[in-house]
Amino acid sequence: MTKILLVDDEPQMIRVLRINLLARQYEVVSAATGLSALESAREDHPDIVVLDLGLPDLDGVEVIRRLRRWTSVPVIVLSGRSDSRDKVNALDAGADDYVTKPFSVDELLARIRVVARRQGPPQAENTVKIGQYEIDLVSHTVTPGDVHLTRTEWQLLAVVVAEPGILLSQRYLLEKVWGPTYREETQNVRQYMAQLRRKLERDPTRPVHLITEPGMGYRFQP
Amino acid sequence: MTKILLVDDEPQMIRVLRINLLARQYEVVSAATGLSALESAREDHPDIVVLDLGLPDLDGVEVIRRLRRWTSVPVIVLSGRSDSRDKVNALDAGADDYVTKPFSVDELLARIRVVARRQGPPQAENTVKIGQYEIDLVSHTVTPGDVHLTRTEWQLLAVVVAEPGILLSQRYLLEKVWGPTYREETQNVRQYMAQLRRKLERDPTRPVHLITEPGMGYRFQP
DNA sequence: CGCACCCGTCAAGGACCCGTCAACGCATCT
DNA sequence: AGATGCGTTGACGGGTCCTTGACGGGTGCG
Repeated sequence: MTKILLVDDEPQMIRVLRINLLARQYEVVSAATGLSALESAREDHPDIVVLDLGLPDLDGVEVIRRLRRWTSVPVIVLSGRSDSRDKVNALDAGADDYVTKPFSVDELLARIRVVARRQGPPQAENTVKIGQYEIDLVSHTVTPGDVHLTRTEWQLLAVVVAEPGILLSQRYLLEKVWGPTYREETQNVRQYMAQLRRKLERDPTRPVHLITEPGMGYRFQP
Repeated sequence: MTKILLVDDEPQMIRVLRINLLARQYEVVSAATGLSALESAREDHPDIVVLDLGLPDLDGVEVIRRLRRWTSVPVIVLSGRSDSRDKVNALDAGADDYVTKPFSVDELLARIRVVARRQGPPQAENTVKIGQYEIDLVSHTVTPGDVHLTRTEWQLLAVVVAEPGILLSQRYLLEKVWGPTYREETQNVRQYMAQLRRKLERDPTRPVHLITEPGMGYRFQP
């Protein structure tokens, strides 16, 4: 779930945006001052920051600069000032987008979707999707949980999905999973690739994600 | 150097933007219609696309959709329409930013810097371009992926494109791909060169990139 | 004008690679 | 001790891809 940090000193603006975001399944935290915004960014680890530039304590651009010292979290700026110099200052300070008030909530939501889309689905680093299954490589769980993968199957799967789309030779897979001494035992790869397909592919005879490149190796297609 | 594709049907707009971008060390290509924009995106591989929505042939949003079928190149939309529904449509279709005309050139440049900054320094690619196809020799992938190359085809292609523009004798190719014992089997080269042409060249009977030098050998023309 | 040479194309045989099934050894648990 | 699950190894059938041969057209040269 994507977590959004709202920063604005007007409670009403926070309220409106919070309601709209919650309705769209975002998680929301908020701050009313620049300093509390920086603190919240450190502690809550938001995926996106929506920042009003008119804050009582710190200049909005200064907030962006301090954020950028340690994080690259996307920042969407809200501002009543439409002068191009203000926009350029904020964008060059590290903001990812600049929306002038008054603005349409739909537009802001669309721009939030843009940065969310760019980051990929949340926590995508650890999970991978094969057909109907969602596979978490760190907790070693498959949902729905009607399949069970053995240790070797997990290892092979982890190596394969680590580099999606690119070709992996059998020797590479053998070295990564079984160790350098097994470089010629290609049957192991065939055996376990077939098992992974039987367990994960919808039609194991016509694999869509675990693809064989004859004479070259295997490829994981997300 | 960051390459930018400008898409607008007004020559004057192209001119102004081109001058400003060139002055800031960007590389610039341009297109006046949606179809030519799509073609340029395929062939020139821009790092950023600046797209006016009011094109004579295709709807601008449709251009974004077609781009998104095969590339995630950042798209900054220019449009005279400021209605939030238009913005939402374009952004949800895959645009990364939406700037309404009239706009400040400084602002557009700042927004270009934002997406350029996000992409980081332009990455060195070990890919080669043949016609509409982009070929990655290390991951063994072709984009768009509607062609499939076999092992020998990959090997021959790798040897050929390794030395672009210079003449390669059949004996050289045979020794590199098939090994020193096959030095006289020139039919292999003919066979596979023809297959590569059939799969990669737009008109296999009139090859543009995989060129035959009668009596001497073959030459790869980028 | 005719021939020789080279290249592109098609077809067919065969080799190779991959997927599958089965058996065996080994460890763990009951 | 028996049972179960997993890893490993061998053998076999089928399909893909490589190889090889033959043929026709184009070009250059005599």
